Amino acid sequence: MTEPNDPLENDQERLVGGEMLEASRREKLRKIEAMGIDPWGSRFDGHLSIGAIRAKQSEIVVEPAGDCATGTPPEQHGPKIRAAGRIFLRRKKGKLIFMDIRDWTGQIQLFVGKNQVREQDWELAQHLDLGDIIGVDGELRNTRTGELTIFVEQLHFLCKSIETPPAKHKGLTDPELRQRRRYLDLIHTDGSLERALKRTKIVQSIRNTLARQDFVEVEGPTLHAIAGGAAARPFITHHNALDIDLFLRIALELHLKRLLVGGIERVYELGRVYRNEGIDARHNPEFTMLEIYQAYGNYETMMDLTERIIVEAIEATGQPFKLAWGDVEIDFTPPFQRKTYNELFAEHTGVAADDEPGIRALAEQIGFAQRNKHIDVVKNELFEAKVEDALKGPVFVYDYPASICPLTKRKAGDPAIAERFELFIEGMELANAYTELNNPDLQEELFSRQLDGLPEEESMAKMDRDFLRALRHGMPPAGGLGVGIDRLVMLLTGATTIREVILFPLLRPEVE
RNA sequence: GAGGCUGUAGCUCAGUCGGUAGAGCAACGGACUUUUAAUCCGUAGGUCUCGGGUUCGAGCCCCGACAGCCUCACCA
Repeated sequence: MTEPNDPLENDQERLVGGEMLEASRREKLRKIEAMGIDPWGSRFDGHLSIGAIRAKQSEIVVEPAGDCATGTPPEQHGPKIRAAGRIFLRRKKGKLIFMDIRDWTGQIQLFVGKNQVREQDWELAQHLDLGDIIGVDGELRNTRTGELTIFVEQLHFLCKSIETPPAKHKGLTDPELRQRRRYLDLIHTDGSLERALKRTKIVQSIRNTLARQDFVEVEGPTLHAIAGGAAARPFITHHNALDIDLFLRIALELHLKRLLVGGIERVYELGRVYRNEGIDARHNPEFTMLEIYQAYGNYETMMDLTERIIVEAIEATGQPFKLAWGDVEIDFTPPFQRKTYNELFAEHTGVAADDEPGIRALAEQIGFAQRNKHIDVVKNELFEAKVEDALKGPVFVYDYPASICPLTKRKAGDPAIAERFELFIEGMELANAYTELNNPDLQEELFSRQLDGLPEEESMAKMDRDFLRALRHGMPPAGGLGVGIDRLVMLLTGATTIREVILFPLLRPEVE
């Protein structure tokens, strides 16, 4: 004889671990079906978000009477409401069941009493598991202990969960599992869902900021015949019908500039780029880049815009300007500091920016191989080693040595200086901007120079002849800006790794 | 690419000197009509990541592989 209540005994073969947990849930699914209820639910209209329901607490009316003698609590009348959510906690207490359900606005307690609901609902309640999604109709009141609670009058089954959820309070802690099973992470890790939603708010705010300044959003191609616009190794793919190899884009730049030529005077794209490089706390092979071009602007125009984008994003997410990040505090109160490259170089190395012997001596002392390197290259290596990490910021570093910025317009009256800035925060490069080079002959010369002697995949910029043709038709003088959106979101959400702000970061495939 | 750390039940974690596998949550059975990490009694659940080796004996020691994390390197 089999024990009908024990799913274990129904199968000949022995169930192990998770199989047993799943069998128990499938058994309940079967029982729900047997009650004539669809275990996968259907349209459910008219419910309020749990956040909105919690806001109705003030509508609960408490009768003044009560009975002090018998300890009977004062009678309450609350609004009748309908809610829906996933069962997150469940406490059975005899003929009572307390449950906490969650939606994306919050969590609230349910009270289900055997004598307070229909017989069928009580039976249904016996077949509920953690993780199931239900809807309820009921009255919003407080329990004796003051917990805001929906006293359920009618239950609606909306979706069965076949898998066991993680431990109810610790949730998922293994970073690998949190990334692979982001859906569980969003449900069970405090702050995970909030961070994901905050990211969309930040992105929305950026679009609003740009729209207010008459910028137009476009969508450039992600499949490129020539992967240009940045120095990075591309992913290679193949188009079958055309029988050509294509590259996933590594930057947005060259097509946006073509649009500048085409007369879209304020243009931007906020989209994914792909770089076939290493993975670490600040790099994911696909990441989100914002590139903005403004005709008749220059790098100073872009500096103001950068600051505005960030400040408005902070305001849009309802945050103060002083934000915790890891164990430091970053002060985004505008205006951000603005310092020249040379100024910072001298400040952090103790060597004047034009003191060539001093710079070479310092490089020697640190042990940098100099060989025949140009003084600006040596200087920049020192800058990256000594200055960048020390830049807590936010600080705009501007006026770079021209020789290390070949694709940037020179400063009027000082050809040794390139009109470029980078925004640094906590040693991290957050934005990079130029007064764009629009001289087609110079651009072609620089392309060629960079290609010489470099393996193609390492070349800084690939010769894009159509882009040069576009420049020859005339690109208005312009400011151009690139912002790493993932890094910005990291800073504005307190995340110290890029994988916390990318919902599905690249991982090696799960082994079966 | 180099080094370090980690991998034990569905989840979170213990596991001593090398002696044959433990807890909490989740699950199953039972008690309980205002609980809230509910509580109490009972039951079941294991390819100790994988493959070798040493040993009478390996979760533990050695070698290798796989995966993740950290540091460094690389990185418009």
